[in-house]
Amino acid sequence: MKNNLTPLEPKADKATVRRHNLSLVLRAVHDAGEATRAGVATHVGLTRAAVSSLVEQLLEYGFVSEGGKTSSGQAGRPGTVLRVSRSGPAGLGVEINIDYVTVCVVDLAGTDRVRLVEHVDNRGVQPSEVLARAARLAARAVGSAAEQDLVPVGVHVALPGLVTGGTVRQAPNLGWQRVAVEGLFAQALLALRPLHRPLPVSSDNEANAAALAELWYGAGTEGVRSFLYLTGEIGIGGALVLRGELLRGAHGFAGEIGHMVVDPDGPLCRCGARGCLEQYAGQSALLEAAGIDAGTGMQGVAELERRARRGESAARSAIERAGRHLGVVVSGAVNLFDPDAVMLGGVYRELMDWLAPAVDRELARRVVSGLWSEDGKRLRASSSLGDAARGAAGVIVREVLADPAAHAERDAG
Amino acid sequence: MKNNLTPLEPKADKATVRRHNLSLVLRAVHDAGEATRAGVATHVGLTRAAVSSLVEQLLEYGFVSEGGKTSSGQAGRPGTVLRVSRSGPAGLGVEINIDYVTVCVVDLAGTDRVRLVEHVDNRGVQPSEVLARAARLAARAVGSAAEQDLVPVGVHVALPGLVTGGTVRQAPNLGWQRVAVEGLFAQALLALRPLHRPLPVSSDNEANAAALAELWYGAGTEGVRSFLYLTGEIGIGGALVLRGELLRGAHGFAGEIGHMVVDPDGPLCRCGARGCLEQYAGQSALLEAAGIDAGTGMQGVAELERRARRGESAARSAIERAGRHLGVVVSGAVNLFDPDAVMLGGVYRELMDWLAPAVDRELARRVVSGLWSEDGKRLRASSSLGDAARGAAGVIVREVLADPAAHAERDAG
DNA sequence: CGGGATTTGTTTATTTGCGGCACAAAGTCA
DNA sequence: TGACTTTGTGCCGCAAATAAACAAATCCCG
Repeated sequence: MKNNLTPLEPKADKATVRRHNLSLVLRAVHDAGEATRAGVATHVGLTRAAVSSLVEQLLEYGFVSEGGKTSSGQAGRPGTVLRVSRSGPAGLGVEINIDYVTVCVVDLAGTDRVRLVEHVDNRGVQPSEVLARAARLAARAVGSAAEQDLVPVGVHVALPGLVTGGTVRQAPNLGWQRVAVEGLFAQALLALRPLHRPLPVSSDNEANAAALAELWYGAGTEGVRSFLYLTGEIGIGGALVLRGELLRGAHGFAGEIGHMVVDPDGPLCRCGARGCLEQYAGQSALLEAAGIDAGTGMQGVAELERRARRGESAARSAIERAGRHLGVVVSGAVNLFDPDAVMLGGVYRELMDWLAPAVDRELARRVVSGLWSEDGKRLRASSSLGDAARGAAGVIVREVLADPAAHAERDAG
Repeated sequence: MKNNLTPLEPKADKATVRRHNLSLVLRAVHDAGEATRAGVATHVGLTRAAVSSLVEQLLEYGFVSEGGKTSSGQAGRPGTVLRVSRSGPAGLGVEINIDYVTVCVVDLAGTDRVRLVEHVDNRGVQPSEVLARAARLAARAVGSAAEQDLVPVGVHVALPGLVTGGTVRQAPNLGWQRVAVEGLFAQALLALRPLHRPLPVSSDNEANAAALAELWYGAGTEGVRSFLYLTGEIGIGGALVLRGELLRGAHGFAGEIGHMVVDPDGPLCRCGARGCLEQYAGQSALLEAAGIDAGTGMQGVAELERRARRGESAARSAIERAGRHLGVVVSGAVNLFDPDAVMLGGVYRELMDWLAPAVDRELARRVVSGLWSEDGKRLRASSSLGDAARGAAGVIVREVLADPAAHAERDAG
C-alpha cells in the first residue's frame, strides 16, 4: 500500500519556522558583517518585532553580540549594531595531505583564528599513526582556541582520496585503502581530551574542501557561485560547485577529473587505464616534459616556474603542452557542467601565466554554449584563501549557521 | 553596510508551514497511489488531526478524491481511501524534435491521458511556423483533455538545443538561433484559445525532459535516483540527474556530452572543434562506419540493427567501435559525476545488445571509484517511458505537487 | 452473538510564532 | 526648540500544529 520510493522531506511546524528564521537572521548578520535589527528585518522580510525576538535568542545563545549605536548620519533613532560573535562556537578543520598536515580553527564570522601546520611525509606511514599525529595537532589547536574563548563544535577532516561514509575508500597518493578515518580520528582525539564531550567528526575529499573554501572565503564572496575547481598536485584533484552548492554525486566521489581520457591509447596510468589526464598535466608529467627530475616535488615546480619566467623554451612549451591537454579535458567538463568559471589551484597557480593561454584557447574553441568567449575572465587562478583546512572548518561553521538552535541546545544539554 | 552576495532563502511563517505540509500530504498520497489519512499521518509524521485538516483542503481544491473504505483484513475501523484526483489540474508537455512534434497531457497521478504525434520535418522551417504548428497540436490536446475533465495549468516545451531563459540559444539540428520559444509559443497558443486565461509557458532542453521522464515514470520509480542519461539521435543529447534532481548548471546548459573530445586532432565537427564524440558515436558516424547511407535516418538505424542481428561483422564492428568511444567519454563523465547508473536512449536503445558490452568494458576499466564493477547492471537501456514530452508534462505536474495551494488560488482568482 | 480490543477520523482545548499596531526612545533637520 | 524619522519593544490576534478525548467501525474470541 505504501512504497517509500520517493523520500519526502520532514514535516514543518512552528518549531521548524523558528529554526529557519533563526538561521536566516544569523546568516543575515553574518553576511552583512554589521547590521541592525531593523536592517535585518527589511532584508529578510520579517517584522522588526519578530527579528527582535530572534535576535534576543541569538544573544542568549551567544551567537551574536551587540556593539554600539550606528552613527548613521541619517535621520531617526540610531540602531544597535549587531555582529556575529567572535567567541563561542567555532569550526575545526583538518587537512591531511601528502607531505603536511594543517589544522585550523575558524570562528562563526569566518575568520581564521588558529592555524597549525606540520610538515611531514605521510606516504607509507600507517594511517592510524598519521591520524593520531593529526589528532595531536588538532588537540593543540583546540587549546589555542580555548584561550580565545572559542569552542570547536565539530571537526571536519579533508584528505586526498575517495572518501565516503566516513571512510577513505582509496587514497593512492597516501597508499591508503579502506581506512575508517572518522572512527580512528575520533578515537585518537578522545584519548587526548578525555574530559570533554567527544567532537563529532566528519570527512571529505581534499579538493571538495578546497573548493568550499574558495566559495565561502575566496571567489564566492565576489559572486562566483558556480565553478569547476582544479588542483594540480601529485594527482589532479577536482571539485564542482554549482549555485553555491558542492556537487557530491551519488556516493560522494564526484569531481574526479584526473582520470578523464586524453588519449585512449596513451601511456599507462597508475589507475590501470591508459591516457589519463594525470599522465599529461600532472605534476610529474609536467616536470618530466620540462626535463626536471620529477622526484623533486615542489622544489621542482618552483624551478620550472623560474625557467619559464626566464623564457626557456623547453619549460614554456612543456607547460603549454600540459595546458593544451588540460584545456581539452576541462572544456569537456565545462560542457557537462556549465559552470561560471574554472579555477586553477595547486601547482597550476604558480604556472598560471603560461598555462592559462593554452587552456583558454581550448575552452574558447570547444565550449559549445558559445558563452565562454563572451564575457571573458572565466578562467582564473584560485585565491590563496582556497585551502582545504579552512574549507573543512567552514563546513562546521556552516552547519552552525544553518541551524543555530540545534547547536545551542546540544551545548546546553 | 549590507552586501547581497549570498542570497538568502525566503522567510518562513504560518503560511509556509501550511503550504509545505499540504504538498507533503499530496505527494504522500501520490507516491502511495492509495492511502488513508492515518497512513499518511504516520508516514509524514503529522498528527491525524493535522492530516485531516490538510486532506479536507485538498478535497476542496479537487486534488485528491475519496474512494471507498479499506477492506483491511486487520482489526480496527477501516479508513477511507484517498487517491490523487484523476480529473482537475494537469500538465501539458510539448516535444519539438527534428522530424516530429509530440504533445501529451499527464494528470496529477502521472498517467498519460492524451497523446498526439505529428510527423513532420522541422529542419529549415521558420521557427515561428514550427511553434505555431506545435501550438495547434497543443490546443487540440487541451480540447481532448477537457473532455476528460482535465485542465492543463501550464505548458512545458522541450527542444533539441541549448535553451535558457525561455529562448533557444542555438539548436543546430533544427537550424535555429536565438529563438524566443516561450514568447512565440505563448502567443501562438493564445491566438488559438482566446477565451481562456493564457497558459504559463516554460521550456527546456529535450534531453533534460527525457531524463526527467525517466526519473519520474521510468527507472526512477525503481529507485535509481542518480544517473547520466544519453540519447543518441542526430546529435548526442545528455542530461544528469543527481539524487532525484536535474542538474541544470549555471545557465541551464549542463549535460552537453556530444562535444566531449575523443581525439583532439580528430575529424572536424560542425561545432567547429575537432574530434567530438558526435563524430564517433553519433547516428551519422555509426551508419557511415557500417556502410549505410547516413541520410536514411531512422530507417538506416533499423537496417543497422537488422544487419547486426544477422551477425554481419561490418555492422557489429561499427557498433562496437562507437561503443568503445562512447565508453571512454562516458567513463570520464562518470568520474566527474559519480552517478548510480548510465542510461542509454534514442538509437542506442535498439543497438544496446552490441553496444553495451563495449561501453561497459571501458567503464569497468576507467571508472576510478572502483564501484562500477562491484554491483553490476549500472549501464541500462532507457525505458521507453523516457520520452521528452512526458517529462515536460511532468515538470508542470511536479510544480502543482510542490505547491498545490498556489495553483488552487490561481484557479480561483 | 456480544463484549473487548483496535484502529480511524473528528472535535476541542492548548501552545507557539509571526503580523499588525501602538508607543516610547533617540536621533536629524529646519 | 519643535517637527519629523527611524529604531526597538510590548500587546493582541490569528493561524496551524499538538495533545487528548471521543465516536465510529471493524475484528477477534469466547
